[in-house]
Amino acid sequence: MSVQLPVQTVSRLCLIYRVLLGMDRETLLSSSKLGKLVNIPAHTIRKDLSVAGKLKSSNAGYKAGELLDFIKGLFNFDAPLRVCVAGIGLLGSSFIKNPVQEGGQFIIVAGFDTNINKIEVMKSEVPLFPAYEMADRIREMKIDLGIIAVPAQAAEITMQRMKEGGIKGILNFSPAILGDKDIAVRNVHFAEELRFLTAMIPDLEKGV
Amino acid sequence: MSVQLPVQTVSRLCLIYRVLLGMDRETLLSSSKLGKLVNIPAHTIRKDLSVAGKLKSSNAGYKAGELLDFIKGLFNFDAPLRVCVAGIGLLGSSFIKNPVQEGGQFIIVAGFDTNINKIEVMKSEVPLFPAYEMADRIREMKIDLGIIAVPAQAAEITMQRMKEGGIKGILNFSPAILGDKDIAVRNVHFAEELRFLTAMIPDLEKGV
DNA sequence: TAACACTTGTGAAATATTTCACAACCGAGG
DNA sequence: CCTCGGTTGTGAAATATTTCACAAGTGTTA
Repeated sequence: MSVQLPVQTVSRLCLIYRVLLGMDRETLLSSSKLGKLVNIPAHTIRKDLSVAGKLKSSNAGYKAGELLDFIKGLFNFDAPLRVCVAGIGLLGSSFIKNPVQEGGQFIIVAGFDTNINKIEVMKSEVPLFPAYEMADRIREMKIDLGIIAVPAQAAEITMQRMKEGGIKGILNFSPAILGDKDIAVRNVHFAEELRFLTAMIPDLEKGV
Repeated sequence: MSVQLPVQTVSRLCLIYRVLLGMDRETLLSSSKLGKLVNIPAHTIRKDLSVAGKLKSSNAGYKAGELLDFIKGLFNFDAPLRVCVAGIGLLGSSFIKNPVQEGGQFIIVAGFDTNINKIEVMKSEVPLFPAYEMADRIREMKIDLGIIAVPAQAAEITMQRMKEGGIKGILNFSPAILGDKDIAVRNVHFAEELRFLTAMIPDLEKGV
């Protein structure tokens, strides 16, 4: 909290958190057992926990529940966050229809789309609104995070509307590359993940 | 090629490649203009190109087309790769219905699902097969890469089938964490991206 | 109690990566 | 031809991150 952890450490702790969520709280895990589950060397895990200001533990490893609570407390993962989705296409609606579980940490509370027809036709637990209402709705619903799943050319304006509503973080799935000095933005691009993957395979003998 | 580039450098070059794809080949880009487009400091870009064994250039920056070709050659991005998708749910079918463009680098050539009904009912340009045929089809269709979009409990077996078919790399969207010493695997998990995002926002005042 | 087998936690060493600073280059405009 | 403004390329310095090695703790068994 006080010290800013290395980015990579944060990322690994999130990964560990994820596997702990799906595990009995009583399970006893040594750093090496845990390491095998997440593909991280045991000493790296120990170091991460060490710099994060680990909890007292002892021989015989960490108890899953305690470790979970430790990471939860470290990053304030207890408080649920309100999330909205902009763009109700195939991807956007998959977030709305299969809401992420993850211990109730994220609650999808609204969807937005420019296409009014789509909003009216689609059945959904989550309320849907036209895009131009975005800033106001975000403000009045106290939404914390936004998922952008709109086409590239609409990405920038969508981000602006979200900022205007006072959102704290954005996960951007559009092909546009977004960034901002005031709020946290993370770009995710499927084709690029594929491309990165292939770039990392040294001897990929390409077909046809 | 001969020297293994730093992972981060590879990742940044892929990002740059992406913006170059959507740009006129004649555009002239200085390292700082480029930097603004991708949110990377100019000196980092220059360093990346330098260690990658840059092309001759001069003052007045890089020409988009040349830079594109350079990166393309560096990672062999010319040759198209054959990709399959396992799991035809909302996410899986979004890959099949909205095939990624990306200069024709990736071609989705097959889909798999355990649910035979779904395979028969769904209309799609891309041929669909039952999951148990996966290894054989991958082999006979010379498929290079696999996208896993199945539920967690089916992820491991899916990876095994893909390996058996001789696949070179896997992009895993299931909640399971996969890894393998023989082939490249990349795990992508939406909720975790959200979580990482929030963990990186230092003063996130959480609502309700 | 003593010895063993297992573990964690962490300073210090080793690497990896980013940042800096600056020489060298180029074109334009006197 | 010289200077100015803008640019790249890169060794070296500064940081960041990972790996190592090992002291120290604990439970078990004899």
